Amino acid sequence: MSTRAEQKLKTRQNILNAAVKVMNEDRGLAALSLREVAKEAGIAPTSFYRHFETLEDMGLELVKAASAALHQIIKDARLTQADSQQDMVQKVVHVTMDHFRENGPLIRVLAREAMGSSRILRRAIKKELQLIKNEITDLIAYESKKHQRNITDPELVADAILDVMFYTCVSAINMPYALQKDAERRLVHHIRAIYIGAETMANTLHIERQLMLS
Amino acid sequence: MSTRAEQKLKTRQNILNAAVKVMNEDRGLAALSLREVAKEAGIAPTSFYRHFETLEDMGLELVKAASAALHQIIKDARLTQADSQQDMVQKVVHVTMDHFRENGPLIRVLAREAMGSSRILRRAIKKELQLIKNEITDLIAYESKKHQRNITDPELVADAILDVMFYTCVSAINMPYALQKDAERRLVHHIRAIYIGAETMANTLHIERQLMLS
DNA sequence: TGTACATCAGTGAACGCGCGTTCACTGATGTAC
DNA sequence: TGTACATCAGTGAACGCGCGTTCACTGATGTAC
Repeated sequence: MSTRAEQKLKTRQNILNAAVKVMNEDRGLAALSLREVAKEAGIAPTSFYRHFETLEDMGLELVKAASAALHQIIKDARLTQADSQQDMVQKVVHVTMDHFRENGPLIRVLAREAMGSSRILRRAIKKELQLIKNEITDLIAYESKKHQRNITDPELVADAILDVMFYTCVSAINMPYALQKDAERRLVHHIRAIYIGAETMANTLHIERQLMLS
Repeated sequence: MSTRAEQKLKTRQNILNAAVKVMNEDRGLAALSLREVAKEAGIAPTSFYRHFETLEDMGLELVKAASAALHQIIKDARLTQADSQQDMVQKVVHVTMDHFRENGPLIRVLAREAMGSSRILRRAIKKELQLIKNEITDLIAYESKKHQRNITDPELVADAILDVMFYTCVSAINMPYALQKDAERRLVHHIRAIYIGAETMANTLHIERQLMLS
């Protein structure tokens, strides 16, 4: 790759990093200014246009990057091995929170803009989260089958788990370590509750059907 | 009350309404301008200062109002009567979503600013949500006792339910009716799963303890 | 009730400031021969 | 390798605009007597 193109990519990354940095001082994309991002990235305001058309355009790139980080979490979660299902939940939560800690700033951008000002960004994020949800659904269905356990509706369970996990992790990022551990503990409880609840409901339904048949 | 004071209150309310209106065109408080709110409220920009010191100050008032709306939901939920516990969950969810539909714009402001730009607002919201959580905890503990059922930890359950309910309702507000009904159905499932899960865990714990004692 | 004065919600002009965007430009890098 | 030209990432001046905030003001409402 030529030096010029390399340099351009580098500058582009500087801009993205600068944006994430500024946004993690608790600012939404809508509260950013192009000049501010450019200054943080160490370029002239006008140079921004060599890389992105608008701040929103740049925002879409951030969403892409955050989404990639989330997919990586699922990938790691798939590789997690545990003796029991209880351990499984605990380990997956731990792995997930590690990732959140590592890519926290980026993922927080995703969470913030999921309720943010730009319709385009919100749609893009919704679409990415749907893909994540599908992956979780698959994972749950696979695990259920492996342990030969019933579950009412993997998609609904995935939905609930994603909601709880996402918002717990995001709000936990800024906490001191002790509180993070506490959040983790609560999250394990929530997920286990959702999981066991869905199983219990499936079994009840199963029994009810049997009773109706007999 | 004198006419002048009445008029002032009315103008004040106009400002708050204007702010909520503008913010529900998908704008965070940080993305508002004082002049814009004043224009929407039908007053001169300078008149804003007769009522609030800053936009943030005004934001705190909006949080207060939204919080009051949430407390009203709990109040109504307490009054809900049902034949079975399953009906109970369903009815409470329905009542809650009705309220969210009614006070949607105000509550969305709360949800948005919970992850918004102002540290002061975020703290205020966190504090209000904590109060709500306590009320839900009480409600769950009361209902459990009434039906003579065990539950592991009402506070954790309240936490999970509040998270799931809050974010589902907020994201459901803008949906068409059919999708709202779907969201409602999923929410019922989630809450029931959490609830039953917590009960199952409590019972398992109970049985385990008995086994250890014998 | 009438009069004289106080209060104060709302106003409009004016300010300096940071904003997004345009434009013609520079000069290092890349390419053709 | 050397030369002549093309590309294009980054620049700095300039623009018009909406912003928050100040200030002295207006005139309707309220109050004291």
